[in-house]
Amino acid sequence: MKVLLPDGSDLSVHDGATAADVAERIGPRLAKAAVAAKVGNRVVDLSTPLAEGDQVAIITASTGEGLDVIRHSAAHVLAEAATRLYPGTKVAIGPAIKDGFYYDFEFPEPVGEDDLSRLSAEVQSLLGAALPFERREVTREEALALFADEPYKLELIRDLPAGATISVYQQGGFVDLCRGPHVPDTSRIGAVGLLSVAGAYWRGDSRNTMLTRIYGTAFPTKKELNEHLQRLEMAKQRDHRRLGRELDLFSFHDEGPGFPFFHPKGMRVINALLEYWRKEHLAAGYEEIRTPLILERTLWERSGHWDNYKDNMYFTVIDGVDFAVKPMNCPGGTLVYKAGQHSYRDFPLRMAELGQVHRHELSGVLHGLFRVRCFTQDDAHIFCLPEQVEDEVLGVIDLILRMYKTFGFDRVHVELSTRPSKSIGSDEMWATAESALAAALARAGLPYELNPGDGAFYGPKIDFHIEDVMGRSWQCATCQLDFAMPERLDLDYVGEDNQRHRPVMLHRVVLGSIERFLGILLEHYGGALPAWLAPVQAVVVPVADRHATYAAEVEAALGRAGVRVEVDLRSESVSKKIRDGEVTKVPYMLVVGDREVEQRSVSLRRRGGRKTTSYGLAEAAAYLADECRPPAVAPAVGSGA
RNA sequence: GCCGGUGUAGCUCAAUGGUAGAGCAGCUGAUUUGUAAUCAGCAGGUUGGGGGUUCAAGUCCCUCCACCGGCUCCA
Repeated sequence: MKVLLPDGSDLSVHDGATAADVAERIGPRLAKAAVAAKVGNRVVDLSTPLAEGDQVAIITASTGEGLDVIRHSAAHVLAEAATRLYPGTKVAIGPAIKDGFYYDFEFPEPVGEDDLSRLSAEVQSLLGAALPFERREVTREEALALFADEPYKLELIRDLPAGATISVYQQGGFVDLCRGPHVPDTSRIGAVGLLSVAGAYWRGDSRNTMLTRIYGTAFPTKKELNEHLQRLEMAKQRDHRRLGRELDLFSFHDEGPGFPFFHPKGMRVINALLEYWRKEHLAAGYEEIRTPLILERTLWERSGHWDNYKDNMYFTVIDGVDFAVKPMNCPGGTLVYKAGQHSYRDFPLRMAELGQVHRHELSGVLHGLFRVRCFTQDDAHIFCLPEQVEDEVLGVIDLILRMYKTFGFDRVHVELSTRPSKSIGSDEMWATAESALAAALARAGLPYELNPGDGAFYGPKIDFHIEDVMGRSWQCATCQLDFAMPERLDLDYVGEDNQRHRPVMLHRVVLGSIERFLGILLEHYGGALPAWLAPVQAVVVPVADRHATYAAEVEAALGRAGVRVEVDLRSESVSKKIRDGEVTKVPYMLVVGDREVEQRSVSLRRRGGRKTTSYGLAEAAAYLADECRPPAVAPAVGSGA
C-alpha cells in the first residue's frame, strides 16, 4: 500500500505497516528520533497501523508536538514512580503543559519538596528500564472495573460522552486512563527534571479536594534540560521583586500586605513613565481628571458594584454613613460628567484618570507588583455618540499599539469578546457595538481571536496581550463598550434634535496597572531600564578627591540639561564605583581625572560597555540630554478636547 | 481562602536541643586610586509575634502573621 508524506511524495509500505515502519523506511536517524506520528490531523502512537492513502508525518521530540508527547509520557512515569513510592496514592490527571508537565495526586501522607529527589531517582530508574507504553481500548464497563480504586479516574470516565473511545496506556506496572499518544517506551522520553510541589484543587474548584501537584519538565536531551533549568535561573535573577529591592525602587511590609511602598528611585521611574503617558494622552485629545478614593455606598449600589463586586471592596463609616473605597474609577468619572450639561457638540469627550483603586484580593494570590491590593489604573472614559464609537475605538487601538511599541512590545495578541448569555441591553445595541469593535479592528489591520460570549454583561470588549522578552504573555490594555453605566447613573446629552439622549461610554486602559506595568518592564529589561526611565541616568566618577570640584561642575551641567545625575564621592577605587554603577544598572558613567579636568572633558562609559569615549563637557551634556529624552509622542489630534 | 514550603543582622546565608556566626552593605580610619570589589577596625539580633514542652529552644509542639511555589493548559 501507499502512504503520503508531508513533502507530497508517496511511499510504498507493506500492508499493515505502522507509523514506526514508515519512519524506519525514511531513515534510521528519523526512526530513532521519532516519538509519535501524525496521521491526517491526528497525533497518534508510532505503533498505529496505517491504511492505504494515509497522510503520515513523523513527529520528533524536537518539535512542539513531540515535546508534548515526551512530557505527557514523562507525567505517566512520574505517576508510576509516585504510586510505587507511596502505596495508596490516588492519581488524578497529568497533562503536558507549556514548558513541561504536571501530575496531580492524592497522597496518603504529606509530600513536599524534600520528596522530589526520591521521586526523581525512581523516575530515572524507570526511564532506564525502557518500559514499553502499550495502548489498549476498553469498554466503559472494563474501564470502570480497571479503575475501581481510583475515584478521580472513575469520575473522568463517567464524564466521558457515550460512545467515546476509552483507551488506557500501560507502562511497567502502571495503567492510566489516557487518550495518548505516547512514546514507544520510557527510554525515549529523554531527560526529565522534577521542579516543584504545589497544591491544586481537583478540577480547579475550591469546593473540591486539595490534591498535591508535582511539576516537572522533559526534554529530548540532558543538554536541553540543563539549558531550560538555566533559563529558569535567569528568570529568577530578573524577578522584579528582587530587582525592586536591589535597585531600591519599592518595598513591601507586614503592615500592608499587598500594598506597595515606592521609594524615591521608584517614583522617579513612575514619574518618567507618567510624564510620557500624559504627553501621549494630551496629543490624543484626552483631558485628565481626578476623583476621590472614598465615595458613598449608595453610589456603588446604583452603579452595580455593590451587587457584583462587594466581596472585593473595602468599606468604612463616616459620620454614621457607609462609604466604600473605590475598586474602579468609572462611577467617580460619571459624577464629573454629570457636573455639567453636555451637548452632542462636545463629543467625543475623553476623560483620563490615573486613578488609584483598592481591591481586596485573596491573601494567597498576592505576588509582588503583579498582583496587589492597591494600584493605579491609567483609566479613561470616552463619552460619545453611537456613530462615533468606531473612530474612537480605532483611536484607542492606535494609542495602545503606539505606546507598546515604545517599550519594544511589538508582538501584541488581540481578543474580541462578545455578548455573554447574561447581559443587558437590546439586540440592536449589541449588534452595533460588536460590529463597531470588529470594524475598528479591521480598519487597524489587526488580526484577533474571537471569544464568543466572553464580554462583560454591559458590553463587548477588546483585550490586548503583550509578550515580553522571555516570551511570557501579559494582559494589559482593554477597551470596552459600556451601555450599563450611562443608564444606571442616568447620563445624558442634548442632541441635534434638542432631545435628551444616552451617551455611549467607552472604558479603556492602556498600561493597565501602573504598578504591574512597572513590574513587567523591570523583568522585560532585566532591570536595565532605557535611559529615559532609569532612576539614575548618569553617575560622575571622580578619580581622586582633587577632582571633586570639577565633578560637581559636570554634575551641575548635566543637571541643567535635564539629566538625573549623581556624583560618587566615596573614597573608593574607580573600579569599585564602576562596578556599583553597573550593578545598579546606571546607563551612563562619566569618569573625570587629571586629563579631563585639564581638557574640561569627560570619559563616557555606557552601561555594559567596554569602550569609553571622550567628550567635551558641553558636548557631553547635550549628548546625554538627547540620549535621556523621553520618546517622541504622536502629533496632536485636531478635534476632541 | 485552600495545599505545600520558608521566616536568623539592611541583603545572601551558617549554627547535634547546650555561649547566635560569616560575606556583602553600614559606620570610623587609613589609602587618592583611570573603567566590574583597596585595606583595617567598629557597630549591628527579644532568631516574624504569642503560647507551650524541657534543667536548657533559633532548633521540638500549638497558634497567629508575613513571604515563596501553586490552585481546570482538563483522560
